[in-house]
Parts: sequence; structure tokens; C-alpha cells
Amino acid sequence: MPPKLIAVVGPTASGKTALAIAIARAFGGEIVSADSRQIYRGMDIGTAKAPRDAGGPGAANAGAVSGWGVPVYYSSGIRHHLVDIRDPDADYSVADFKREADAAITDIIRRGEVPILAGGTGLYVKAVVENLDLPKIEADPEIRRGIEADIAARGLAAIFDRLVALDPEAAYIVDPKNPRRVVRALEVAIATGKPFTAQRRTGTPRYETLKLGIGHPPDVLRERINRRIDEMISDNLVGEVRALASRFRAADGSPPAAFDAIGYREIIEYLDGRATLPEAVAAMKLNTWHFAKRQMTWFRKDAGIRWVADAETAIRLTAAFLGQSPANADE
RNA sequence: GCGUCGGUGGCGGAGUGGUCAAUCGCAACAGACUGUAAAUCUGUCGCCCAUUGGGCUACGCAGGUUCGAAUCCUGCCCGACGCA
Repeated sequence: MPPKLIAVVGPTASGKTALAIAIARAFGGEIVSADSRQIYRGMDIGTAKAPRDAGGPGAANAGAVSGWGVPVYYSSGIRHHLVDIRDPDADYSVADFKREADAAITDIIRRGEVPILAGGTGLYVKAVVENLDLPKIEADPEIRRGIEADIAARGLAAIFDRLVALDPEAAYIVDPKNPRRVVRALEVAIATGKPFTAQRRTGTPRYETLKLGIGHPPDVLRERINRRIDEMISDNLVGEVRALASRFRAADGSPPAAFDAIGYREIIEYLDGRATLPEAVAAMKLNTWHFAKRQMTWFRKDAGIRWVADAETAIRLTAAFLGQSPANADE
């Protein structure tokens, strides 16, 4: 019988962190963040690491250190894994995430706690919950540069044809118009000498998972998003971005990939004088809304998600799933 | 008051006699997603039926020229700028 895992998903600003903390308190759990940007140290305000509805900024205590000298992230008294684990100039990928998340979950279970995977990065959640067997080849900058140069010279369609020649099945698996996907598929095919499509498989799930989704009516979600962004600004997101940008910009002035995140992009525009602050804030709100809709598209297709509107329902479902009644969570 | 330029689909903005329901961008709506995923990419987008396709109403308003007008002419209304 596989160990049990709780997953809390939903669009940004829906209240995932707060709900995950409530569940962690009620059942003795620890949170594994499935958020592609909260992994980065220093990107705190813009990624809402400690949102106000979960205790607010300052509730986080990133200073604690475990017995092995590894920094441990606590927020609202609950341990969070996979937060603050890289500097913003580090590369990171689903494969890294899956490996580290599985390790964290295993560790939590071994200590008798309930693992709660919480986050809005759909692919990350899927990788863990469905135990995706990702192609083993990591990004190869050399190969990638070559392919990208080819695309620039001969056009994406020609490069897609090249991919299909090596991997016929890719013709209907890989999006021919998405350069990033074509590059990766071709990269894998070239590096391994084997078709990309033969190397992406779904494994047997390692956990029995209860997937909880937080649903809000669109206008409510939009309001939550706008409010959160206003709070980010009053919490001095601009100062955070300014400090990070001066520290992590490459020699050519370009920001690292981690800054390709909502809030950081727009504030950098502002700091560079390409937008006013009100324009940057408006762009943040709109871009976050677009992002939330993309997340909804992702999660909607997952029929296994139990959508809940409030914490009580989530706690009740979790209790039934774990066969364990909740501790008195309202202290 | 005179003059100039301009009024195009939710917005911005092309088009300047036919191939225009009208390039494109934004917004909106839907979707994809296996090592960049807060990333990247796709589709729809006047109205009504339909599978290709067809019908209707449209480019400030009213009239006119023309086989045919968003595109030309006249008048009117509105806006910006210039001169008074």
C-alpha cells in the first residue's frame, strides 16, 4: 500500500498556502512547495512565500538550521520544503524538482508526518503525483544553441521536419509551432540517439494522493489577485527586485531566468525606465490574471481533483482520506 | 467664425474604388503542455445558420456618383490642431 500524500492545487492567490498550513496543523504535516519560483532565495515578496492570509510577511522564519546544517524554511510554524533552495542565477527544472520533492516526501513520511504537496506549478505537481518518467537527458546548452541557431537560419518548420525524421511519433506528440518543445525533443533525440517520444513515460504512482483544488468564482479570484499585488507593492517589492537585480544580473545586463517571473519582469521594466510604476503594477495584475487562467486550464482537465471552497471541507476530506481525525486547529 | 487633419469592429491602429467582415496589436474566450512551466505555444474572436459554405448588418450621420464605395462627391454632426 503506497504512502499517502495530500496535494493542494489551484491558481495563484487562491489560498493554497493558507489551506496547506491549516491541513498541516490539523493532521501534523509538512508542506512540500510545488512552486517553480519560490525555490529561489530572495524572491520572497513577489512570489508570495508568506502571503498575508497565511500569517503574512514576517511569519516566515528562514533562519532555522537543521541538525545537518541545512537551512530549513518555516512559515506560520509549519515546515516548508523546497522553498529557498537555489539562488536566482541557478537553473532548475521539473526533473530537479521531482527528485528533490520525492526525497522530501520520503523524509516526511519516515518521520511520521503527513506530506502536503502544495503549489500552482501544474507540471511539478503532475511529475510527482503521476511519477512521470522524464527523459534522462538534461538540458545541453551546446546542443540547444546549435538547434536554436538552426531555427533562426532555416525556420522552425524545417527543424521540426528534422525531428520527425529522427522520431516519427513526434509528429503528433510535439507541438510543431512551439520552439521550446521542438528544441527539447530534438535535443533528447540527438543526445541519446533514441526518439524523444519513446523516453517520456508515466510511471506507477509512488503515492496514494488526495488532490484538493481551491476554486473561486472568476471575479473573486481576480479581486484576490489585485489585492495581493497591491500588498506586494506596499511590502516594497520594488526594493526587493532592485536589490536582486543588482546582485544577479549577468555581465551583459540580462536578468537570470528566475526573474522571468511575474512581478520581477514588470518591476525590472520600471526600474529600467521603460514603464512607470502604475503601468508596471497594472501589467502585473493583468499578467497574473492570465497566468491564473492558464493554471485553471491545466487543473481543470484533471478529473481527480476534489474542488473545495473552504478549509472545513478540505479538512473533512483529508480526515476521511487519512482515516484520522483532525487535531483542534483553531488555537 | 475660417482653415487643416481626422472620425473604422470592446480598445489601439491599418486599409484609401472591386480580391474587405475589413492586415496587425491589445483585451476577451477556449485550449495545449514529460528537464526554461509565473515559462513556452495554439485556436476563436460583427450577427445568424452550416462541414467546406451561405445569409444578414456594418467602417460618424444623411444623401449622391459608380456595374461596384470603408475607400470618390455634397451636406450635417463630432474631435484635434492652426488662424482669428
